[in-house]
Amino acid sequence: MTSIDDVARECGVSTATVSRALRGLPRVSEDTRARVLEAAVRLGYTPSPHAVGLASGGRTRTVAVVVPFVTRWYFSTILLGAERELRRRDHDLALYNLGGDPEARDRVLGTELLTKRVDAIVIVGIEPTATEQRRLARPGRTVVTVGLRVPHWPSVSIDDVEVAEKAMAHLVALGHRRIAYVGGLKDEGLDFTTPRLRLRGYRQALAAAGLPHDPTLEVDGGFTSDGGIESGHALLSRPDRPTAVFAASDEMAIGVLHAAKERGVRVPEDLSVIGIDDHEMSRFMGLTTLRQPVVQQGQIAARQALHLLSSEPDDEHVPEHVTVSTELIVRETTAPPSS
Amino acid sequence: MTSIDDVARECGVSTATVSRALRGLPRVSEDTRARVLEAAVRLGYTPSPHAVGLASGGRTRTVAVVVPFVTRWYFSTILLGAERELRRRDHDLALYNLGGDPEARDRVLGTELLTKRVDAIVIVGIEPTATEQRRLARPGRTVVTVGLRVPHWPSVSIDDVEVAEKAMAHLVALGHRRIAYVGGLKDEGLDFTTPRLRLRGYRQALAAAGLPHDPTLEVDGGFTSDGGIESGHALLSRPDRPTAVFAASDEMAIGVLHAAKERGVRVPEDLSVIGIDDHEMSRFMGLTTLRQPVVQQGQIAARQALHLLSSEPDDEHVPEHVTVSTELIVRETTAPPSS
DNA sequence: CTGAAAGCGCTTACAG
DNA sequence: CTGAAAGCGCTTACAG
Repeated sequence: MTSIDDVARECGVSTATVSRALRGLPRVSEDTRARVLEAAVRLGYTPSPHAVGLASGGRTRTVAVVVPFVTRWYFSTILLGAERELRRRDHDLALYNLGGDPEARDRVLGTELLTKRVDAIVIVGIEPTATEQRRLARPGRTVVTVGLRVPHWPSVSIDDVEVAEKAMAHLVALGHRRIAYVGGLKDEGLDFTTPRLRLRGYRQALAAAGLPHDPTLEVDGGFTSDGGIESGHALLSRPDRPTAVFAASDEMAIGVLHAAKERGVRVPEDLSVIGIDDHEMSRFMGLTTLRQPVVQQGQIAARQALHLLSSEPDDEHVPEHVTVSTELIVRETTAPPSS
Repeated sequence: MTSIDDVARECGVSTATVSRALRGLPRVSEDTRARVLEAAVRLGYTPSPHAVGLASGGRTRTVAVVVPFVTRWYFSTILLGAERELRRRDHDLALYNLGGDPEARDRVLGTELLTKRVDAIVIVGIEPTATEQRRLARPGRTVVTVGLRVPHWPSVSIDDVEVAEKAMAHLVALGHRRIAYVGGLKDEGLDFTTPRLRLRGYRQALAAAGLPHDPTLEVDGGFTSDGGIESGHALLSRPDRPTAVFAASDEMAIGVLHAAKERGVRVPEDLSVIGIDDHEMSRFMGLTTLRQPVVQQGQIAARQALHLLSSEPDDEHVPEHVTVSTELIVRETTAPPSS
């Protein structure tokens, strides 16, 4: 590997001068700068990130993004937005996928590891425990969350209670009175606030509409399509089955649609289904849903992290909670109840 | 940040001893090691990766994974497999998403940048040009490809010609004689070998079955669902429309199904459709497809990269091309032609 | 505008 | 078993 010394020798100048010339710093003659640049390119020189990091105060120029499940549409799309923004500002994105594994979680969030290998951490869709928060929040540590809020950290998310209320409002306006909720109640070893908030929105909407609350109509779909199928079957096999299902994610809603098809329950004639996300597959299923801007949330989170990194450590940074808005997309899976 | 000096001072030993104790090296008394360990934990000490990297020969313990489109199922699933394996061996995964942007491609593959920031590079689904190959292949550089082969680098992939032949064989065995191909012919500014090979498999299968080759039956679906919809409409609006469509990916196949539905073309009665991948959504669509093991391919690629890194530079490493096998999954979108 | 020198936080022979 | 010292490849005051 060619080092800064090689370039310096080649040009007959000191390493200090090479360093300045290459970084576009002032106090280098144009002539010298040109020669250095030329030699650097010719020799194929790139600074060693380790040396740069060590010499200039430890910045790694990499931001960790921690997600629970990379392959799910929401998370990979957040990644897309964050990566693009980070790359633009010449930072690397280090991917940490927890995969529902408590051990992985512990290794990532429960140690100091993360805090030295990266400059900042973006946590997506996982609620750190109090202990984890304390560990991550060391002074100078930059943490941003996506999809949920933690008091002292900046965040970006939708309003989970409101989005659920909007979905319910659509169903209620259509005339439905017996509406089931498919969400995620168990936490798979991770902690999510999202399911809790959406469930709350569901219940509040029920109350607001003067509809009775039947706890047996709240089922766990684990935020997966498979979970949606199971939930769908459980709900549709009941004698007093609901006329509509509100699923807290499109993936679960798609599962419910599948279960309905398997049982010969017609949608939307016999059953209305609504989801949340506007997953890329939703329009193929004709699914009515609440769209949320996901790429944008990833981008905003990256920007927040980068902003904190560039600001002075003792700037009084009021944590900024950004709430992006959702939009009802009516397609073919919702209609007035037939009975 | 607490440094190795703090720990050394705390224990009244030298930094060399702390270094040895913490890394489990021999020639440290058990008593000393215990004291050092305790102090390190108590002080919350973690080695600075920059210092470690600089002092011990530049290893960054991070592997770059370069993908063209993070959000597509195939790529995010490769990521899942690779991340898990890398994490297990205490490496970071740095994500590089090209996003169909030629500029991004140039920045990533066309410079030395990548080669110093990471120890190894895993390139997924993109064929580097000759120039890029030369630049990436500097001595000591470890590059592994997924989904395609490059002569001097290890790789893991399915047999793209064979998988296409298998899909076609299924259709031919069902009695279809007029079969269209929906693939990706234009390259979106990136280079993919996959579409080319699958197209070749399609043509070879046609020849093997003694079927005529009609070039107008080969259309470009761009490997997206939207492309699949367009292709579907184009194909189904013809007076001499095909009785079956072989799509080179499930995402495109799903698009074709959607187009058929929009036009009132019944599947499989009026049209058979087969894809490749076994995308997580495919079973909800009842799509017949050729399943490929994707998580496993990501894992193998990571393992190959790590293996090369740990072996001696002048080991004569014959590049190992791993081919994983595919499996026909028959569901409800394929049947004998009705006419 | 340019260079000599110290320092970033570790690891690694080399002595002892 | 342990320590003093050099060195990894840069950046950064400080002189000049």
